[in-house]
Amino acid sequence: MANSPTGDSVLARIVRVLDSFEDGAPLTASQVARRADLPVATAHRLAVALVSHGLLERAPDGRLRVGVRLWELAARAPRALGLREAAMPFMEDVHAATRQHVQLSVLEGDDVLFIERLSARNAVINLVTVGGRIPAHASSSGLVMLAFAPPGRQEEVLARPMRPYTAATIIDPNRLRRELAEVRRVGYAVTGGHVHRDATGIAVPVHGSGNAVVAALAVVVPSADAQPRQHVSALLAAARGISRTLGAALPTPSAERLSSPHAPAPG
Amino acid sequence: MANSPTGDSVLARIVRVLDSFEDGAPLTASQVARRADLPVATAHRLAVALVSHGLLERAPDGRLRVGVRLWELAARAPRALGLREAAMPFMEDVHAATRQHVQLSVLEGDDVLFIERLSARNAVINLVTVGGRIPAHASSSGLVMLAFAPPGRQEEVLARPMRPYTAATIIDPNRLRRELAEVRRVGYAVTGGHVHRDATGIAVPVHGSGNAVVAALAVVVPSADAQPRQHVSALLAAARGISRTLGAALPTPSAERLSSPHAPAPG
DNA sequence: TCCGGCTTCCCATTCAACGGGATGGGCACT
DNA sequence: AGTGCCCATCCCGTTGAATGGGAAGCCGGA
Repeated sequence: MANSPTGDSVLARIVRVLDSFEDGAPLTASQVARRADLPVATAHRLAVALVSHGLLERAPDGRLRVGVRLWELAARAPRALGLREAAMPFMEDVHAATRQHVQLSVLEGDDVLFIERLSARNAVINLVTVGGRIPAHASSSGLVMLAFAPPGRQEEVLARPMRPYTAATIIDPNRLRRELAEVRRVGYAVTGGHVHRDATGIAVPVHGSGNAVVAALAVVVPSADAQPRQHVSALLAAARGISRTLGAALPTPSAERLSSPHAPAPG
Repeated sequence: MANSPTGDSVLARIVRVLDSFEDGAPLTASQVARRADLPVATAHRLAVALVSHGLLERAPDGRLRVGVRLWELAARAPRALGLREAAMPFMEDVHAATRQHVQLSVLEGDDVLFIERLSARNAVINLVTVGGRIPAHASSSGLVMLAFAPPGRQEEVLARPMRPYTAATIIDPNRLRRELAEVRRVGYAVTGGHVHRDATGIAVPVHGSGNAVVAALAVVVPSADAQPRQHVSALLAAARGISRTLGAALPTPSAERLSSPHAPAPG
């Protein structure tokens, strides 16, 4: 054995190490070794290297945890903090108007990845955390993004087995296909109790500079709420604002003639 | 030459590559090569590897950008998103009460790293972005964290040359030392025009589970504001709430007896 | 005292990483 | 349509950075 008999690259191992901090709790080097399936010596050496670059940190008790430096590097992800930056003011508007959980998410793999959340102190149970995932088929945000995704992408998700969270979760490909068509028709998605029986999600699409749907904006209300659709207009207004900020050409009569500094390619 | 004649590790190069996305804008592989000071072939190979792990992504035009997967991994940083999660509700309180920029930051190296910001739409110019840095000596948040940092840490910062942003920026070690003593005495920091002449920062410390100061909470108001100190009480209340959430033993008569599920080590 | 689990260092082995160079594509001038 | 420039991408011989078993040392509990 030598330079990795298992055949994985340094990079793959680094990702595995970082990935072993699933819950954000500090770990010892040996714990990391076990979780990342690495020899102790290797895990230790990698950990020391990662600490020296700040991607990991030593907690006061000497254990390892994810470092802020990593977060700082990741803060430049256009689809994460960049998107968030554009969306925050509008999310605050929705939050003020509805006093419910407001969530911003993107599609990552087969899952919805939550980028930002404004939570209502005394609203429904909280289902997701920032940085957390939920399978796309189960959440309103996921349905919206799938509905407006390229057909190929949709079929990828439909082809895989879908995990039910509650009795209401859609797990049948054909039902989901019909649901997506309906979402495309009305322009938003409502999922009552698909993730948790007491929570209903309402989501609308957010468009990026190429006019493709790049994110979803959603509110989560108690399933007891008689009129979940009352929030749609606030969501649509906010999503429109975000899309405009992102440089989307909105479906307005007269086209805009912006002198965009980049993107020399034709529209 | 072979396995890196320059003698830098794969990890160091990966960090340099990620670091080259300073402004979040997409880059071509060649641009990355230049910024990270790597041969084109190497930069290209690394980029492909990083993309395969999702740490980088391809923008629609094929250029590279930081991927959400990296952000997801970094979201587990206790001092970043963990802290933010605890702080957000209280930050919203301060935001509602003051209608000014509210900022949460940690000390990282000699700089203040901003973890979260709630911005006031029509308030003062915005000085920092989430994920952005400002030297500790220049900002109110930095002064607070330095004031309550171990003396060794303080001297490290004091020993280095300090960049002035405005005429008001403190760059004299002795003046800064006196300022820090004052901050310790009153329990908060006010810096009028130290970063930008039109902005005044007011910051208070946030305590972590070991009771050490782990973060700063601040508001930024127009320098024209006659009573910047009026915000101190709201800040202190919020900081106290955050500290409690983080598990700090607050200076209250009776100690708390929580049955914490983790941390088997003695309190 | 012994035991289990931890961190940390050592060092011979070897394959993953390296990068110069070649190829080909796209775009903007001319 | 020719020229120049910059780009992405692949090839492939070379080699030293990365590797991991082993061992030593540290702590805390039984």
